[in-house]
Amino acid sequence: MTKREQPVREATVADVARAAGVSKAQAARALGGYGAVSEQVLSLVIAASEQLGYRPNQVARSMTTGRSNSIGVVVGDIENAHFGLALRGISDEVRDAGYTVVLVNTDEDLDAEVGAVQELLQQRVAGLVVAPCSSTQTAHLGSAQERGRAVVLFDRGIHGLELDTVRVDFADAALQVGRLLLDAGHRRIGYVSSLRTDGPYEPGADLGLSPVADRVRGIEQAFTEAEDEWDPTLVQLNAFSDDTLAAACAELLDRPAPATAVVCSDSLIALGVLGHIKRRGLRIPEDISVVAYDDFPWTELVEPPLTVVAQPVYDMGREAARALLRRLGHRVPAERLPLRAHLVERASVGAPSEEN
Amino acid sequence: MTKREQPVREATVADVARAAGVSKAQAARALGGYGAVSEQVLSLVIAASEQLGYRPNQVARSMTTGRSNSIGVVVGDIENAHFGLALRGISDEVRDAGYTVVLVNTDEDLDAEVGAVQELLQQRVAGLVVAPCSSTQTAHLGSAQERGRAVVLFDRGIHGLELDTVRVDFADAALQVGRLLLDAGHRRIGYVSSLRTDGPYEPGADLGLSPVADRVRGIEQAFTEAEDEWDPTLVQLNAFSDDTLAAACAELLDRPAPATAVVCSDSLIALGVLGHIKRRGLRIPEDISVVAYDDFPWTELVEPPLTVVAQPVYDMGREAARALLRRLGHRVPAERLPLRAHLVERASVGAPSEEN
DNA sequence: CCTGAAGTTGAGACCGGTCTCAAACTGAAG
DNA sequence: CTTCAGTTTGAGACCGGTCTCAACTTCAGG
Repeated sequence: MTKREQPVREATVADVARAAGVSKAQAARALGGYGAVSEQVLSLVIAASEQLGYRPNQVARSMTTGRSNSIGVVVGDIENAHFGLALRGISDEVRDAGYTVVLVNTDEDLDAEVGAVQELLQQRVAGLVVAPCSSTQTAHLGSAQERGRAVVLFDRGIHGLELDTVRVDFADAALQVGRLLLDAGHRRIGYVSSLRTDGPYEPGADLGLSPVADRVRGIEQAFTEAEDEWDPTLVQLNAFSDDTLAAACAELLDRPAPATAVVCSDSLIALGVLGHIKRRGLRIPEDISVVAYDDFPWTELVEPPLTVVAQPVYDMGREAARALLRRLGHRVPAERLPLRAHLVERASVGAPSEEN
Repeated sequence: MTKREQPVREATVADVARAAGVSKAQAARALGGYGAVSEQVLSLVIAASEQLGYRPNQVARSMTTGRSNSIGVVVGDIENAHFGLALRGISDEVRDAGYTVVLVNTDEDLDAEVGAVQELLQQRVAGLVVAPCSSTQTAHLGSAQERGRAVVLFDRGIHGLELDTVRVDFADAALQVGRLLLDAGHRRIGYVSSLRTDGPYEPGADLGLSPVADRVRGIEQAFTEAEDEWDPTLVQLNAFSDDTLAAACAELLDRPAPATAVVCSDSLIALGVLGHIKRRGLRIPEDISVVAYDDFPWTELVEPPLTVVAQPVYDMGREAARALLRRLGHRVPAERLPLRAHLVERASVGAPSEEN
């Protein structure tokens, strides 16, 4: 008795046909529910297929049709709850249409993203849902489209290519964040994001079509309303690791006139910034005010509860998936989920301290 | 000009062969790096393939080999950071070996899990990594193995089938949790888990091979050491939704002699329990002590910082993937990652209040 | 009984790799 | 100049569905 037993051979259309005593073509028609098949043949084939436990080989099917029943999802970091939740939305929506999800993580690395798209195309996925890591390097996405694959972007947009893009509208919420802090009396508002750029932030710089651009713009706009100006050195980008995040915090707090409020661009940044503030022994909001993007359950449980900008991440995933399904020719409920972010005021914003 | 332009036809081996002026078989050998190929043919084929931008069609490859270069991952809830992190581990490990991940979410529903495995087999995935939702209903996993697919379980085990299973060792940590609480003076220790069972918990009940079983056993053992007994009605299972979780909390706290400490079986439960405690206006640890499983960054930032059992979730994912790769005949670094949970004492455990 | 349209049926091509097999070629030994 | 092993090569089968096409059956209408 060998260790590796011969795996049971799967029943094929030909097997079913033989068992039913009809031709392969008829069996295929009966099983596939297309073409003309007599009652008699139909029942014979059904019986035989059940008898043999026939399951269509999806690979063979994809071979002829040229596309598989799976869609590729490319994200920067699945470990991030933001993408975890969006992925859940995509997955839920797409399952009903009979697709499975092939997931690739890119670590926000462009080369990895290009490779991932390449690989997924070779797998002949029906379509792609991508959160692109660059808004300018987009050749791989264009080529995917040229090769006849539907591509939908989410969370972030790109320049130069016309692609369906599903993003949350931050314009209102971001402006409100700016006003909230300005009204509370803050002028030195720090902004921390993991967005990768080549140099430090400059006013009016093109931050691509990332949500970060909208969020920064909102605060700038609030400053303009208040007829004031936002010190650009308070915008700290490239905080994508523990070290760089710590450096960004230091940059904001170890200066003659330190930031009196910090806006955290996502929940990972918030976690880091909160830890940093805690280690420094600063109190929120007495010593420093904090606003974070993304409203996860824990933000309400920290002390004090965080003022956050909530965004419909799950729905964004669903909408992205729907957009893709539409491109793939599926009829999808017309109802569109509203994707607007909104400010949730809790207790982490106060007036700047007197000494400032 | 039609809306839908003709997608560019992908170059095939036959195209490359024609361009290189050799037979399809030779071109395939040159591209696949097998069999005997002369220097001259090799360079001709390489040149032609680059010229045409040839990319092998993975579907066609899977067709002949009978397996795709993707592995199926079946989990209960990707939205849960626990699985998100494990998934990341699986994904990282498997990518190096050239596989992609097909992810299916089951919502901890057995029927969905059975369907998912079925679907993945039809897609001819090379292997499966599953966090099974039942430890007894395992026919689908057995059939996957019979059909020649490698199957590896993680997070939880099953009965009756010999399958590689990658789990974190909770024996020590669970016992320590029990001792910690007992030593602090607690006797009415609540336990809340989302594990689905048919009825309420009974001492010695078979909780399957889920981590929950180990965790409950550890506390029971600590009670035995202390020559005391654990009131089984304090073990609240089936808290898998907002409602059921709220009911479990009520069950523990709205009784003549309420629990003085609560152990939360995972981070989702912890989030719910913490919210519940907060809404009741109870103080931690003065009024009630809390211990949670899974050490995510936020657990240190809540007030007070949570005493938790940390577990190497990412490594568990990696190990599961490695076990699968080994089964698939890959040489994988022999070094095994230790998978032991350990208690991290912070500030959410104190003595039970006097009035109790 | 003949005709034609509609309904059924089976043979076999096809998708794009992989791989077997036999033929052709190479060069060294005899 | 043979002979033979070893290398290189091309033809074509194969995987398992899908689908075209031609042929056959059936039956109403003439």
